[in-house]
Order: sequence, then C-alpha cells, then structure tokens
Amino acid sequence: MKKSDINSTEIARLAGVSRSTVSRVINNYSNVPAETRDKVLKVIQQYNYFPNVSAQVLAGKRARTIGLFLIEEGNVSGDMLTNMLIVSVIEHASEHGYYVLTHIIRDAKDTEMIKNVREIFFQRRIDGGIFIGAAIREPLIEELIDEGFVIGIVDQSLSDHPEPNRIVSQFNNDSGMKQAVAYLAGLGHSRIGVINGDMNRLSGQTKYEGYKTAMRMCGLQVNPNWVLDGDFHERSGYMAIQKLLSQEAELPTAIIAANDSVAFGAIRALKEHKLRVPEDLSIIGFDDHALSEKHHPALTTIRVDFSDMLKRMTSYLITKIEQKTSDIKEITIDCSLVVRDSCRRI
Amino acid sequence: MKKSDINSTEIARLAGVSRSTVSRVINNYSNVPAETRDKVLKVIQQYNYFPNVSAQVLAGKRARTIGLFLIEEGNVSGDMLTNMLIVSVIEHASEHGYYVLTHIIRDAKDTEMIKNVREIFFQRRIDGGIFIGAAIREPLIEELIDEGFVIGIVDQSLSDHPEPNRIVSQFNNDSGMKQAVAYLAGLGHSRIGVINGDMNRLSGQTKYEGYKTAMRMCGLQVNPNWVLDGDFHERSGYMAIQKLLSQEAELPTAIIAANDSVAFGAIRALKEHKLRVPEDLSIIGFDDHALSEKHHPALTTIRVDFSDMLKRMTSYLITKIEQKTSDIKEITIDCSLVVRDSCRRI
DNA sequence: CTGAAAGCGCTTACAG
DNA sequence: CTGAAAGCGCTTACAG
Repeated sequence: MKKSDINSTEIARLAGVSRSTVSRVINNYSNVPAETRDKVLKVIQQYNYFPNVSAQVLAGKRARTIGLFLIEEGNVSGDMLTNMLIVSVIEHASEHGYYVLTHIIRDAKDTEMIKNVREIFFQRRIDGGIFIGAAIREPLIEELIDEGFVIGIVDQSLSDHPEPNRIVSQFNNDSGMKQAVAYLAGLGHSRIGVINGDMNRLSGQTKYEGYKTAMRMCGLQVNPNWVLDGDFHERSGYMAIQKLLSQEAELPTAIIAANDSVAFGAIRALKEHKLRVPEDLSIIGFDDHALSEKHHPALTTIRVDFSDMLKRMTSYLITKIEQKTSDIKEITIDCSLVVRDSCRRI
Repeated sequence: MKKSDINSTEIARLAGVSRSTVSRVINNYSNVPAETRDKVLKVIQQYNYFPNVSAQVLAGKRARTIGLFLIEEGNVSGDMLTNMLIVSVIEHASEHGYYVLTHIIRDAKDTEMIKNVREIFFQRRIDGGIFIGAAIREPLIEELIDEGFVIGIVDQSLSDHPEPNRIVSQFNNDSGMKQAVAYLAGLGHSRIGVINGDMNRLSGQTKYEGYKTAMRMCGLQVNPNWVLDGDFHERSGYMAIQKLLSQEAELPTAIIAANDSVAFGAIRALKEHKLRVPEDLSIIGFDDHALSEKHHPALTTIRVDFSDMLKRMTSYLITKIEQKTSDIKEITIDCSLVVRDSCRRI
C-alpha cells in the first residue's frame, strides 16, 4: 500500500485507538493524555500520514488556502513588480500555514472570467481572496463581499458603510505627490507637468488629486496642456510625450509620471526627440521599480513598499478568516522620495 | 440565504428532481433528457450554484489543481524570469480548467520544507505538480514519483527506467553551446572561456559539457584558467571575473556565461576594471533575459523559450493526470543564437 | 431515464 | 479520557 493511500481508520487500527482519537490528536485537542498522543503520533509519522484535506474541509475545517487575483489587461509576464507581489503573498501566507491559489484576470468584465472567479469562491476552494489591479468598485468584488467572503483589495479605500469582511490598502499617494512637487519646486521648477495613471483605479485618481493639491500648496499653476493621459504602462508614458511634443505649446521643465514604467516610456520618447533628461527636462517617477536605480539616467522617484503592503494585507486577511473579527481594516502605507539623477536644479 | 450556501439538495428540490439527477446534469451525463437538463440548469444558473469542490474530490473527482514548486535559494522576488514562469503555468493550466497552487521552496533540504511539500501532495490538494529549479535527482521529488504522483520536472532528463508518472523537460544546451562557440570562433576567437552555472543542476552540467564538446569540434583548447565557477546568479558572474582578473594569467578574448544574469555580473565586474565589452573582451550569455536587449552593451545570447517549455509541460502534465496515459514524456526545446553588441570580430 | 442508498475521509457533539 | 454515530456535500453503481 502506498503511503499516500493510508487514512485515519488505518492509523486508528495501527495505533489501537478509535478514529475519534486520531482526529483529536491531529487537531491538538487538550483532552488526550500524552501517552496516547505519542502513540498515535508515532504511527502517523511512521506511515507518513496526512489527513485528506477535502474530507477536513467538508467536515467543517478551513481550506487554509487564499486566492490571489491579479487583474492585468496587458501581459503580466514581463514585469518584475508583479512577481514581487505574487511572491510576497505566497511567502507571508506560508508563514501562517496557508497556501495560495493564484489566478490571472485578463479582463474583469468578461463574463467567462467572472464566472471563473466566482466559481473559485463558491466551490469553497479558498477561504478568502486578495485582488490586485482592480478598478474602483468592481462589481464582481462587491458581489463577493456581499456574499460574505473575506476579501482584501489593494489600491482601494473603505466605503461609507464598510463591511466587516472587506480589507483595503493603499499608498499615501497624496503625500507622495506632495513630496515630488515640493522637491521639484525646491529645485526651482514652476512649470511642472504630470502623466496620469489609469483613472479607473483609485491610485490614478489620488495621484492626480495629490498633484493638484500639491501644486496649489506650492503656489504653482497647473497648465492643462501639461496634464497628460496615461495608464500606468510604459507605452502610455511614451505616447504622452509624443503628444506633448506634437502640440506647439510651451514645454514644462519637469514632469511627474504616475509610476516608473510610465517614466521610462517618457524618457524613451524624449531621447528619440534628442531631449536629454535631466538637462532639458526633469522627470520624476513613482514606485521605485527595481529597474529605476539601473536606468539611464537613474530615476528619481517616490518609493513605495509593495512587499510590506502585501505582507500586512495577507496577514490581516488570514486573521480575519480565522477569527472572524469585525474590526475594520484599512492599510495605508507611506511613500518617500528617492533622489537620483533624473531631476536638475534650474 | 446566501447564494453561496446553496447545495445540491436545494437545487434538486427547486428543480423537482433528485440529487442524482442534479449531479448528472453537472457532470454532463448523456442519459439526461434535454428538457430535464434545461430545467435543472436554469435553477443552477438562477441560484448561482457551484458544487462544493471538497465534496466532489472526496467523492472521487479530481481537484483540478496543480502545484507549482519553485526552488530558489536566493530571493525570487527580483527576477522577471520567475514571473514569466509562474504566469506561463497559471495561464496554460487555466486553459485546461485547472488552478495553480504556487509554492516557494527556499531550501530543498530543510525538513520542515520537505514536510510542507509532501503535505500538499498527500493531503490531495493537488492532482500533480511541476518543479522548477531542482537539483539533479532531488530525493523529495523521487519520493513523490515513487508514491505515484504525476510530476513534471523542468531541467531534468529521464532516468534509465522512467516511471510513467514522470515528465521532464530541458533545453538543448548542447546545441546552444555549439552555436555560441561556433559564432565566436567565426569571429576569430580562439581563447574562449566559460563561467559555469550551478553544477548541481542538469543545465549546469550540460552547458559545461556542451562547451567542452563544441571547443573540441572547433579545434580549440580549453584553458582550465578560463573555466570559472558560477551558480546562475548575477553575483557569481561578478565574482568569477574578479577572480579571473586577480590571477596573473593570460586573459581569454571571449567568455560564455551560463546565463544572462551571470553575463550581467561579469560585465559589471569588467567595467569596474575599466575593461570594455566587446572591445577588450567579448561576452555571450544564455536565456535571452528580458533585460538583455536593453543592456549596455546589448547582450549577444542564446535564446531559449521558457514560456513554450512551461506551456508544453503544463499541458502534458494535465493530459497525464486526466488520461493516466503511460507514454513517456520528455520535452526538449531548441535554442537559437541572438546576435547583438557584446561580441566583436578579432 | 431516474431515485434511493452507499461511500468518500474527515470532525465533533454526545454519551459514558 | 474515549468510542460510536451523525453529518459535511458530493458521485455513482444499482435497481427499476
């Protein structure tokens, strides 16, 4: 008989006890004398027995699995940031004895996709889930929360009547933008533009709002020609600069990009037009992507700790799953300016 | 009642049939008349019912989940290659209706770790697993194969008596090395060194063997001073060059690195010593890492299609899980030279 | 074509 | 402290 075919009845027989007792030992019940416990444990060890998880779940235990849902319209494969997010969740879940089922959502509006995700929850494959990359108020997610599933959402704020099973997290983008604008203003810049992120995402909105507020606080004018559309991807930064240079208007002296990828794209476009960074134009990013340090020029940016965020998110999620605590959880992580070579004093 | 609390008894009652019939509809039995099927399906749709997967598995169905085990001693987080591997498996599994439970193994020798992995299989959480980054003949993996679990191993060859539940894949490193050496020889190089990968891994060995064979075929001498140790990580390439330059011996004119990360490290060390690539030394990598194209100088390398490999691995694994076919599967993927700027004619 | 029933491998009140 | 028994929600041979 393969070790993997052993079940609790067999263990009980070999240890000379009932299945109830085997179960009590496995689940660490206090009312089992040390002697009995040891005897059972020895057989379990010897036969390499692990209780069938489906049977355990069916009998009322938790699956000890959480879902990680990455909403990425483009190709996820290329980005090392994504990898860090996945690994963060897996490793921190593992510390709590949980496993992670990762799922990629190419299109959050696709009915087939929605059905798929719903299935994972309703089938009881997972005890809860974390969503990354969701738009503000995604119907699918709202439905899952209504159903009572424990859900963590990255880059989201709490609603007015927050449900006890909703956990949200975001960076303090407002503060990040203030640091960026203040830094540029300190270098003598007053013509500061911005390339926005995806405005369907909370961070897209809060970053833009933060930019406007910070400009006002520094007594600077926002020039509508310098507010450029983007979507957090490299290509959108490239396109934004193309558009900026094609319009005959005056150029800004500095631009803040919604994230580092966008900044990379912007710099690529500037290079093609023989504009140097920072000599002709200062650029500041957001995230502190792993590549930013190695970039030419090394990118000045607002650092953000994704790993810490995911760690806390994962930890809160599991706590909520296990204790069913009803205290609301909202995670906000601070950002900090990292000065490198992509901005100059004027 | 929450939708998520509905079960097959409830569906049966609402549709006016027995649970047996509900189950037959769900499992697409042919002996259910269209009318009955539609009636049941309508109720299932309406109540958003999904069968409890634990109950299904316990009753004998598959979990439709595969495990993905990444063995990485260092920090996985940084690498975009890892991300591509994870995403490849998830997406291809998804096409077959399978889910992926990803697990990171920091130390394949740690007993706690081993117990953890074993647990995932023995608990019947997954129907099979894929291992990436394993050493040649990892005891844990061999045990799992002995137990009858369906296992796919990347960078591994078939044993002499291959079990029907073992699937292996590797790149044609021999051919890759031949292309690299032949290309350099064609540029006039005869003093060609190598920085090896991890010799505990199959690819570490086959690459080195391929190098030696190719040198012989080109009528070139292997100078032991130019055979440098490494481990596939960037730092080892850096260290290898440091060591090479510290010894008073003659330098090679070209070096082949076990992979692109190693090549990056080597170039970094050369730069620190004011040696230019390719003017002073030609470097050729392996993998065609996403960063190689953007590197300065753009890296000449041997391209390898990880995505294709994982796609086929995932697909074979699932086929084997479902059909229990016993035909042996061994995947070998070809490599191709990509010429960029890191090698010069001499 | 369809239902009643056994069985999958656990957990946990219940009774002693 | 411990065992017998019910129950978790399915699937599937069996009988009709």
